[in-house]
Amino acid sequence: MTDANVGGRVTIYDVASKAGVSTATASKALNDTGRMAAETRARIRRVAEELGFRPNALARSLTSKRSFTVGLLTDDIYGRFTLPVMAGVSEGLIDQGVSVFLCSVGGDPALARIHLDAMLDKQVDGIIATGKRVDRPLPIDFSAVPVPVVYVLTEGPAEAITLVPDERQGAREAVRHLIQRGCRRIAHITGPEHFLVVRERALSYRQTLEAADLRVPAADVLYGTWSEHWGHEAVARLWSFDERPDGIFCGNDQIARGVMDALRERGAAIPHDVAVVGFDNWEIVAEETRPPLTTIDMNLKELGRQAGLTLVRLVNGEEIEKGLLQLPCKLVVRSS
Amino acid sequence: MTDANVGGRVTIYDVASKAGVSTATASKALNDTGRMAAETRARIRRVAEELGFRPNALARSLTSKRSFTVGLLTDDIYGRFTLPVMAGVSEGLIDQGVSVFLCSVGGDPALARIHLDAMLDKQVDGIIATGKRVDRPLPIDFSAVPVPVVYVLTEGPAEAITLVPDERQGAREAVRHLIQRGCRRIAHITGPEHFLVVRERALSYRQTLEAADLRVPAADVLYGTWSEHWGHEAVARLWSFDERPDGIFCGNDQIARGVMDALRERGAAIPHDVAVVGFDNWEIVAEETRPPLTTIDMNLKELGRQAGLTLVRLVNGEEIEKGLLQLPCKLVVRSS
DNA sequence: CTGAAAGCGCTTACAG
DNA sequence: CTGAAAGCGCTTACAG
Repeated sequence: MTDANVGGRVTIYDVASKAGVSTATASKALNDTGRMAAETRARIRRVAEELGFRPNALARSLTSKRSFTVGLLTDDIYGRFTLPVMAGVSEGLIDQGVSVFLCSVGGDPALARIHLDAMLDKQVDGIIATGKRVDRPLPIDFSAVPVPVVYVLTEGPAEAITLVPDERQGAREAVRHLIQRGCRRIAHITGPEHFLVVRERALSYRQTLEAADLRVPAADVLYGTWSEHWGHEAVARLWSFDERPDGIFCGNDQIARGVMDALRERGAAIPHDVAVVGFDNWEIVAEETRPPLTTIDMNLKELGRQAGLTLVRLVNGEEIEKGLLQLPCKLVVRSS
Repeated sequence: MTDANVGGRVTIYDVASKAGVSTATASKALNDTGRMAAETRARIRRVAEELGFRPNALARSLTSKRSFTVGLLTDDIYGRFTLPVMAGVSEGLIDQGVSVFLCSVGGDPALARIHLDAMLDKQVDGIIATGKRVDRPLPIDFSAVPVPVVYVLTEGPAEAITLVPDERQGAREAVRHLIQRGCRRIAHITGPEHFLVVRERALSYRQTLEAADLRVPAADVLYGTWSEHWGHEAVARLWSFDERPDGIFCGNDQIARGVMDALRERGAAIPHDVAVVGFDNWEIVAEETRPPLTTIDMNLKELGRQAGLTLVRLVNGEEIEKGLLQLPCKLVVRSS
């Protein structure tokens, strides 16, 4: 038996010829479309299997107008936030045979344009725009893009579909956890106030305390930087007051680490004297603190998965409500 | 003036028709192939520009047998090592119009197979396999893959092209830096001995000391885990000996952070009493230590860029020497 | 139930 | 110098 084509991969023509049918029939058999004798269909499939036939997705896309490909643009390839998002997108879409183009464009509009055009030339079915801050847009405008766009963890236009973690709910879970542990004087040490998430979390912190009839402590919210150093320093500041907190809700896990270091240096037992809750569940930090850190997980992978699934629904022409979609965060209880 | 096709994107047919030539001529004009009157070429290009013509890459690939697409498989989407690699690949290839499919497969061979097949169906021109450990292969065998494969930061078969950082050179730079600073009793606190990089760095550490006629200290190499905690503990162990080191080369930046915390607690001034060098240049750690950490950067982005360029050369049929390619690391001097 | 024909949007020999 | 034709590998009406 000789192959019909020389050195090439096996095509639907090879399958059809070996099965003694036309390529049209072979196509229908393999795609389970049209009507034909069950026996014919089975035979064609058997032959395809034997030959190891894999359809050329490019050729298929040319007629079907679907490439089963989406583009993922990010301005933050190094950051740890968008990575789980990407993994979630990829994981959520592979079941549907969709592959993901990745590109990181930093803050460069020209580079973003080039990458976006390259993807559109390759006929992506849709675009996912993702970043590291929910209150900053990517350096490029997607409004003229001829395919659906979904925004994740970045600022999208008002009429777009944007997926973000539910920051308020996350902060509420954190503070409630501290209250349930018996804390009555709960402080909040967090990042720079110009971050939207910082303001959201701080607002929710206050509301949760008030809802529990707990007085907001004198020091209230301490804004600073996203660093261990700031956590350290903020504790020094808090400890200069008479009334010291018995619980600290931190704006991220790095701050929490600095806070815990400082508490240990002051001889405060964690969580006995002061309980600490972080934010991010950045495992490499949260599992390394002494004791391991209780914190809030933003479910970023799930966020990515939902974004991918939503995008595919848009591609399929489904009507989906526009606007901001906030997905719940999850408290991860460790020992702090 | 009316568009020839309804609601669709503009095709080469539209360009040809508006320019009053055949699609063959239009194609040649736009691709700068064939011979034709300069005026004709210019006119066709002008029309294409006016119409905003962007060639459909799928259609082009179908004839040209080049998709200008490569697949990137990783087992480590969360890790910070493969991410710069990916960014480098993407950055290195965009100039040639090549887009990158990303997929993370964890350790799952079945998932890897599915992703790989999906990419091959989409006619990727080549594959980059990347991971988090140079001494562990991905959970899938690429030997039957019909396109070139390049391995980066993962174990590939002997006859393959594999790119990794030059661990020995990196370690040498670190130790030499300490020697130049005047350190004479240099210890090495590092990760688990079953990591190849740990053994490579330790070997290079010893060779460099010997080459400088410096005695390897009693404690020699301390193997442990990749954690701050271990750095902390290792210092305690070293400080139990009579002769204490005046320089410490750490196997990674996290260990270095633990070491520095421990030194500070013991009242040792950094770098005056004890100088510290890390490994990885994980900026989020290295810039946060007190003082900021001098460390070794593995140039991972450049590694990725080289991998991408190498892959494209293979795709173009160039002959490239097989085997392990080690790219140099770089000392980043901060204040420790 | 099955096949011939046309077409997706390009490119590439081959004629003229 | 330019164009008609064939082809890349599929799918999709349309006939029969």
